[in-house]
Amino acid sequence: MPAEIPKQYEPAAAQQRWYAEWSERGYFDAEPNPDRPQHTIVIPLPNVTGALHMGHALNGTLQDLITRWKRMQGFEALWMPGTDHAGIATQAVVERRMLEEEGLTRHDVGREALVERIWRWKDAYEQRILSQLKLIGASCDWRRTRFTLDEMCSTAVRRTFFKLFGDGLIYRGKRLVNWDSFLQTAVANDEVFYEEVEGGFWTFRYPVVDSEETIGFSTTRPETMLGDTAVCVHPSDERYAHLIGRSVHIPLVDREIPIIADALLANPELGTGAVKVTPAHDPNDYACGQRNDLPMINILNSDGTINGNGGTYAGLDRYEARTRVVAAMDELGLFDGVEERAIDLAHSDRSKTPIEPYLSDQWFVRMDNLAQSAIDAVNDGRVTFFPSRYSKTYLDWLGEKRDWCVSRQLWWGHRIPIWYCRSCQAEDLEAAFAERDDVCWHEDLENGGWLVCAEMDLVGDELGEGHELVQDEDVLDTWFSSALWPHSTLGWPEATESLDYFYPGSVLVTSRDIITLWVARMVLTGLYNMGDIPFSHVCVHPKILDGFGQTMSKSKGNGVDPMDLIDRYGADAVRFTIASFAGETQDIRLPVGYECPECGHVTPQEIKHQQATPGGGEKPRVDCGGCGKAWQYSSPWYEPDEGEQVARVVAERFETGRNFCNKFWNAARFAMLNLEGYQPGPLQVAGEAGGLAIEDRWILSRLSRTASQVTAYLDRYQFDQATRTLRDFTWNEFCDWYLEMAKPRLQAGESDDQARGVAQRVLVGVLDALLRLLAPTTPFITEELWERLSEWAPVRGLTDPTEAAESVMLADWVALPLEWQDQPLEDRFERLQEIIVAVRNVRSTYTIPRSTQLSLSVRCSPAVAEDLQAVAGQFLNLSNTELIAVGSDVSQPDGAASFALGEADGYIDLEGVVDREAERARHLKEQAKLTGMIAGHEKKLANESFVSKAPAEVVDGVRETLAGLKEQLERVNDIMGQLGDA
RNA sequence: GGUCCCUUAGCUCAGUCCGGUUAGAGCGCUCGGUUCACAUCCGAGAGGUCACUGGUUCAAAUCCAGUAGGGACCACCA
Repeated sequence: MPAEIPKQYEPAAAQQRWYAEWSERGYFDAEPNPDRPQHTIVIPLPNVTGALHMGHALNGTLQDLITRWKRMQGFEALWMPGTDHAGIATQAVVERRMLEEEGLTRHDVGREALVERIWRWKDAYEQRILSQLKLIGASCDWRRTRFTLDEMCSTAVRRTFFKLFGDGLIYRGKRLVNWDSFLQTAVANDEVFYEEVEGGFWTFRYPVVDSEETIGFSTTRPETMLGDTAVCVHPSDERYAHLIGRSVHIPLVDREIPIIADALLANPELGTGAVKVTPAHDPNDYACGQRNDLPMINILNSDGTINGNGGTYAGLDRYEARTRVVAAMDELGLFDGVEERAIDLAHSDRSKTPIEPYLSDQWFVRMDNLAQSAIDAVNDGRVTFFPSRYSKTYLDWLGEKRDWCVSRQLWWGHRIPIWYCRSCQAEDLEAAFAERDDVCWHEDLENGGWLVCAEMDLVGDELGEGHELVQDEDVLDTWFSSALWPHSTLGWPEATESLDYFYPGSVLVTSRDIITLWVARMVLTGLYNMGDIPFSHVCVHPKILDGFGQTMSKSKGNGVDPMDLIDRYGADAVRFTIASFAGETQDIRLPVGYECPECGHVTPQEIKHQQATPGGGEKPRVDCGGCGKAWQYSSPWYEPDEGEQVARVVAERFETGRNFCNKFWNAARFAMLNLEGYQPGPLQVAGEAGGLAIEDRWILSRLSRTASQVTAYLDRYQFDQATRTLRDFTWNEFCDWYLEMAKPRLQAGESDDQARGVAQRVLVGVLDALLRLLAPTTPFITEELWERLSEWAPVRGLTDPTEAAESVMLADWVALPLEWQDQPLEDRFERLQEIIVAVRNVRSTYTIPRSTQLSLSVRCSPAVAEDLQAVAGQFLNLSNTELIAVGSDVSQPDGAASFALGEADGYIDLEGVVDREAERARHLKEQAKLTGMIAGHEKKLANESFVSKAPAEVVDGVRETLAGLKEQLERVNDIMGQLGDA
């Protein structure tokens, strides 16, 4: 006797048990298998800087869903896991901690020690984030877990850089970076914040060479005059037309610079219309300098003081220099005043000091051909975006073909495999490396000497006495290594079996913000290294926002922790809910609330909660809408007091998933409580001869349709539709109708063994299919039920019963005969449902308790009558109503409640109970509605141009509908007539 | 500044690509229910000028143009 099934599903126990079981049995592992097609997904590698957030949970759920589904479809499905070293973010986190906890900067500990610390950090966080992924059920092949800095990935990075260098696609160039002169480091754009500071808008003049004229210009940073290399006016500005091509003199540094025309830089409406150009210290000026081939003069040292190019100002702090420059110009009579002005100034998020645009040496990858190859891959359909509109983002960005700056001034990352040799000659290199195919070199045209690129580290004295090789200090952009992810993780450049089998991948699942940074670069490096695209589909899913439409983040205090949700609702519920979010829109709003630690009530979060700070006084609290108590809550601005119970952030929308799981659990439980004596056997679905009841054939028709639809939706990555379809079938059709209708047969006991056996076989078959359809979305509960069902019904199946697979993960995906989809049957069934609903409606209207049996007569056509008689028992079963008369000659009894449907009128004898006025009111309302609709349709048909221009089938459709409506109205009128006048 | 997206019931969203019966769901709300699967449940019900303006069309939530509000990405902010 199989174990008794508990009334409630216990997610925590099932999750723990099954995840361990699956891993041990190796179900997640994928191996090259020539007998099967392959399906490959590589994970959008999470950073090792933090914990799993909602974005990861969504992203991971979808990839797992697809992987599990493909596995069931017979694919050798690989989901490749791993993490990203996330250069800037990780180094910044570790540096910040070091500074806060020990007061140390990276210069204090040195490169090696800092990198060592970051590795330790990485080990801890990698573990954390991967184990969180496991908690949501991720079926990754963990044996293959990669990290962008591990040996395999590093080898790929080296080879790629070497190849690019050898192909002449790597070059050294100048670029303006955001320079933090306090920390003496470059900072990324997203580490820059803007803050208004009081500043000035100074106006000066430069004397025009060989002329009495001067030309006026304004600036917010007078000290940059030391680095000016041009003055620029708009080409159409008549005031200055005669000066274009002449020169001005910068008295401060005694230099002559040209007056140029550039429509993009100069704005005649602003200031004097002329502008000074400092290419080395301003992004726009830099661009202008590039366009006009201007020299670039760097005037700053890395600590923010003026360097030798600043002449007499050398050594001064830039702000001191600013004052002196203004004074000097004033003395020369070239200062025309200053206007005080608030300046929106870039600041470093780390040191909170102003950023200086700073010209520095960087490495670039030439993008023209690489970008074009990636553009072609999308244009010719080798790579397809779902939804398709995102291909525009991709194509537009690649179309700019901007060269990719791949160097970063950091210590955490892949060190650039370039060595400089200042002293050696071509012969020295030839002598040392001619035999090696992993070393190549170019002359360093800019600085003299040679640039040597090598796949393996070179040692300093490799060239022999007197020639030193010095490696570049910088590391590569994080995206350089993640761009290789789809092939580096499979072993490239080694020609591994896995690479051969699993590449190219199938689908990349990601959110839209990294389409350019990551997706585009994977495509182009894939094409460059592998000669093939990395994946054929890109599935772009929505972003999850809070209830106010803001992105969720820790720094806003609106982030929901997926681990909390799993705790509270179960992993399947979270997955199911998340999947139901994932449609084709851009954003999903997820209102959050604070969960009362005592009564569990969830109080909606308001903006004031997000923004509240203690302000020196008591910590803010949220009043529980349930028990009224006030609790502290987690906030980005402060820590709750020690020992306080804290209201955590949760999202009630996940109840949808939990309720669904509960419903499904109980449906399965019911089935299993009724499987005693189950015997497997094939079902003959088509025709009436198979011994199947109408509800059996109906549910099988619906099941077949549901399976087709779900498959079609998943094929298009429409997870929301697939989930909805499954929910509707399970709840509204299987539970609400089928199970209820099967009850009499299932509970018939010995008396009707044959009918009971058929019902059991259908029930088992549908449940089995449903478990399989739901398994990719809710793997734990389905596995738990699969095991239990196998105890009752080890051999099962709708057409050809066989031994059930030992795990639902190994079962085949559901594909049922399309012939089972029987539209006329479904229509007939729908008619029965309508009548039953109408009866329930009457019962509800008169508040007649369920225990009171009603009598129903139905006036209808002989065909409908036949159907009704076939299920007469169901009226008793579903609504405690006896069907006493049915047919075309049935007439309305006196004192009856009645209803009129499209093809049937129903009368329920309520002598003594019926309220004639209430009946009249109900029917009047119905009458008015019908009359209105009839009028609408008649108007349409009366419209000459509708009848002549609309397609014939549309016109016919309207005629048909109109006829039906008229018939129904007639019935309502009949009923009202018989009600008599009040 | 460029690009993309959103605005439908109190809330969160389907439906819009491909125009055509009476615009749907979940939650919430109202009424009624301890029927031996499930109160995380069952039954019934109320609730919508489909953001606004104009256009195309026999016909517009759906197509086009514009307006307003919101969001995202990219570029930029002498």
